[in-house]
Amino acid sequence: MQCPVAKMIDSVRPPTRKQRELADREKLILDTAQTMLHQHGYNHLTMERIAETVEYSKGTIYNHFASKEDLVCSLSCRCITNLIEIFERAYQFEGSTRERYSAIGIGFSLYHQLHPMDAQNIQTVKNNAVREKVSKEKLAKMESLEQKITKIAQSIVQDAIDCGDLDKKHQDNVSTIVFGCWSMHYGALLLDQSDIPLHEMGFSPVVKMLWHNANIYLDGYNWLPLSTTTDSNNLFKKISSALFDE
Amino acid sequence: MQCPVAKMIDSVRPPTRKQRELADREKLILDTAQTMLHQHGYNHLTMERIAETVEYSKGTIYNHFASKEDLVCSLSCRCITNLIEIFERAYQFEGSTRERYSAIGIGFSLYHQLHPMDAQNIQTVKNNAVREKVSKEKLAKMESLEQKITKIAQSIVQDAIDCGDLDKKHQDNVSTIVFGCWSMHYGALLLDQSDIPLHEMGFSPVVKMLWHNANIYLDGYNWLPLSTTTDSNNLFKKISSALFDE
DNA sequence: ACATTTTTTGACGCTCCGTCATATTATTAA
DNA sequence: TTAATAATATGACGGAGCGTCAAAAAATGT
Repeated sequence: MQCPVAKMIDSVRPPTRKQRELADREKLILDTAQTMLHQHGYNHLTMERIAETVEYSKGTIYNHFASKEDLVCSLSCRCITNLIEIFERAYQFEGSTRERYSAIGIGFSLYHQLHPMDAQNIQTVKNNAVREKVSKEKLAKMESLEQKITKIAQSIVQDAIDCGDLDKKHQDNVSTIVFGCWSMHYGALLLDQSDIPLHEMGFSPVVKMLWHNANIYLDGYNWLPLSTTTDSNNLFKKISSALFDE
Repeated sequence: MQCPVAKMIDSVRPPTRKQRELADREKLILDTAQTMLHQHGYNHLTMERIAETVEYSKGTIYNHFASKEDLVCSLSCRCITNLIEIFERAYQFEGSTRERYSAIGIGFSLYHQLHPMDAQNIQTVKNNAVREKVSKEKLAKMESLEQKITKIAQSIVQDAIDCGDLDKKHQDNVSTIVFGCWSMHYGALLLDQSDIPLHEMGFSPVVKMLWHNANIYLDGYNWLPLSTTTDSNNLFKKISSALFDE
């Protein structure tokens, strides 16, 4: 259930040569697994094939990861880490609190648009049958990343209340507001990437609907400035290029 | 990929004795699988164990279902059928369009609260790695159920526009509104049932947050009567007992 | 009663996971 | 430098479970 290498890597401060080697190999394994996952899908990803490709034995892979699911969960953690970076950029977006909060939604939405495989990954790990086989330690790690990402969103909402963009009466609803956007975006993402033929069912592109709905939702909270007094299309472009300029 | 029994059952009008027997057995298998799933989880559910429990051989099970995933997808279809029933009751709720639409959200939310295992099931089947192994026919069936359930929601939104509860300018957004609620509820449900310790992260109970957020969202669309002019707590109780009175 | 078709069965082949005794490499001690 | 010891890597192996298919059993027709 626990793997030997894990505690070697993230131990004390100055990483020894050994530690660097291990960390490098772990990265190699993850990169390889990710590529294989993208190319051939989850069902075709096997520990044997990973081992063969990285040219280490299966046992060595198992020194790094407690199970196949544990490995996939690590990939998921890397995705969340990427998202955190984007969220931090959104946090620092120069603009109103509402714009900064919108930036988070846009960042989330576009990230998954750009990396649909990562979205699948995250969804896979959300499944309890998969989670059961992930090591306690890795689950804890993922949880702490999720906490971190949640905090970023929450602090923008708090900023909005503090500066008056959002009415003080919502002080008790900070986490509810975060949850609302989170669930809306998360649900949309999952519906989008699970083969349901949304378009044939008469739905618009998901990114577009999400942007519209998120605006309506925040308008419902009367978070100023309202989308009705804003050039939303333009704002979307501005934010997305600020977040993904490279 | 296709299973022999499928086309025997849902063929022409008067079901022969044979057909009834097959249908009964299929129900037995599904009921058994569902119970086993509830009791011991997805990982412990095997075709062998199902076969043993229903006292038929594995081959016979495979005459009904193309794969384990196909069987689980059938379970998921039953859940959606249950949901459709609830949605239909919501559709017929005596009240304003907004109340009827709210009833759909509450129905969804409470159904999953009452049957958390069904929620897991549905999520399992949403996963692409699982979907890959479901027969084309069953996927089509599920899709048509999803279409049907979507239609119910859409027609209430349309009613609202027709009677003026919702501004005509949203005529083009009917499916976006449905998608908004759908994604919000679906996302909340998944976040809730995937072991994320929401409560420890400072979140309220999911049903409560959903009800609040759905109201805010619909207020954002200015769907009358607004939640600010309504006794929401009372409405919630009224709707939930109308939907789940038995 | 026998022939033919349909259905059921479970042994079998196969894939893949995770383990662990053994082999290999690295480190330390003398 | 070499021997002893510790750390690490290996891949053969056991086991679980999926899906198949030839043969057996049951149902149906003649």
